[in-house]
Amino acid sequence: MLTRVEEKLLQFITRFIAQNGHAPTLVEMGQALGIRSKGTVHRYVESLVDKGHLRRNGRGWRGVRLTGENDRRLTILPLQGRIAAGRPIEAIPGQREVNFSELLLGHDRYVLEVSGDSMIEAGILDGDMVVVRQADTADNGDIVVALIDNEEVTLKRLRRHGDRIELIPANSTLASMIYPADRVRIQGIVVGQLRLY
Amino acid sequence: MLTRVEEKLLQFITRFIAQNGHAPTLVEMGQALGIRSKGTVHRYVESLVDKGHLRRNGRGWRGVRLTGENDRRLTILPLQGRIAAGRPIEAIPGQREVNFSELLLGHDRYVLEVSGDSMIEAGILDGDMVVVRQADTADNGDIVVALIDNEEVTLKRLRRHGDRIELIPANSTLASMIYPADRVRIQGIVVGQLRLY
DNA sequence: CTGAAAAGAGAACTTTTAGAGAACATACAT
DNA sequence: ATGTATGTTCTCTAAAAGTTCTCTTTTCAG
Repeated sequence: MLTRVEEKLLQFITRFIAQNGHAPTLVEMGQALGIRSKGTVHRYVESLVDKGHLRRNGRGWRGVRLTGENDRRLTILPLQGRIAAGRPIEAIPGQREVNFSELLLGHDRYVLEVSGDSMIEAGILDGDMVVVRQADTADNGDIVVALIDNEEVTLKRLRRHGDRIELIPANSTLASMIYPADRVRIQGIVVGQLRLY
Repeated sequence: MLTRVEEKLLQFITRFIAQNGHAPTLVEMGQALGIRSKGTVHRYVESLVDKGHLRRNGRGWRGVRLTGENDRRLTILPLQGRIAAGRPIEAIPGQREVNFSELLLGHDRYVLEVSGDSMIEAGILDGDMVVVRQADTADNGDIVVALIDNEEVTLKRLRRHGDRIELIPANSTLASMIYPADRVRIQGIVVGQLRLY
């Protein structure tokens, strides 16, 4: 169980190592946390080592490593930075976090595995999973799970034209389908997409 | 059997942990319930522990956890079925589940936001997030975070040619880059990709 | 109505977390 | 080898959080 400052420090060290290939010094950690005392920072590092989140790498400078047995926060991942071709990882100010539980784990969410290439140009590939929020209405532009004629279910982008509904694939080799509104029932809105390698 | 206030408190704690990743303090609980006395709140927490709905996690601050069933639900999403254009949702036999904590939330995982289109044909778009597992080696075909000349960081697919390393973008308008192995350091392997709408 | 259970206030106390900084030890560059 | 940056070990202080009490009020079944 980490305290707030320990958590912040561990995140900082993780990001620092990802960016620079080696650990920060105590003073650098202190600057990142707004602590002026090396001794205090040292106590936090010791605590993280004790708790198994860090490992000593000899006793030289910058001598800590990230290590194995770790029970990181259950549902929150640190958003460490932005990566672009040809640039160093850009730290994101304000320590943003990705909270899976809030975004994906509501009671009305479920996951579907996508089969087929009809949404490939929206970056949804065959085999990906989409997180769907149960809903019976949607806005223009939403990617929806739609039931057509109580028979077929499909994943498409939605556009309304008066009393007609256009279901637009994201694949230039496929054509849109247009139906009267009463033949289409919205079953859910895609709120996330997930792929595992 | 829980009293009314105990019920409200348990709901609050569950929601709080889902949102914040850690338990609230007594004062925070009190604010949520409209109770000004820490002592009173403490009595309810004790009662919930006694009745088995909460568990103590050491004796530090924010040191309570949910017990078994409540806890596990937070990181597991039901995988409902497979969706394909023109077919009903196909139920998947055996009620598969997607366990986020296992796949994405290891200690050595972190998230980067992707900027740029260099991996667009692999379904990784500008603004997506990738989950990276810290690693210093990778296999052919892995998508890696690579540090070049200790300066540039880039996200590319890896291929080794003897002592040379080819970094292949997934964008037909961009060319591969080939470097001697000693100029490239692998920083991590992409193990997942995530997009939020 | 009456008594027990539930609910709340708050005082007094202990423990944990947090930060500062001094003093000293060790590692690194030159 | 030597100076400086860095790491280690302390002590002191304080704020925040948890714990243990006692007291009062409210609710509700019998």
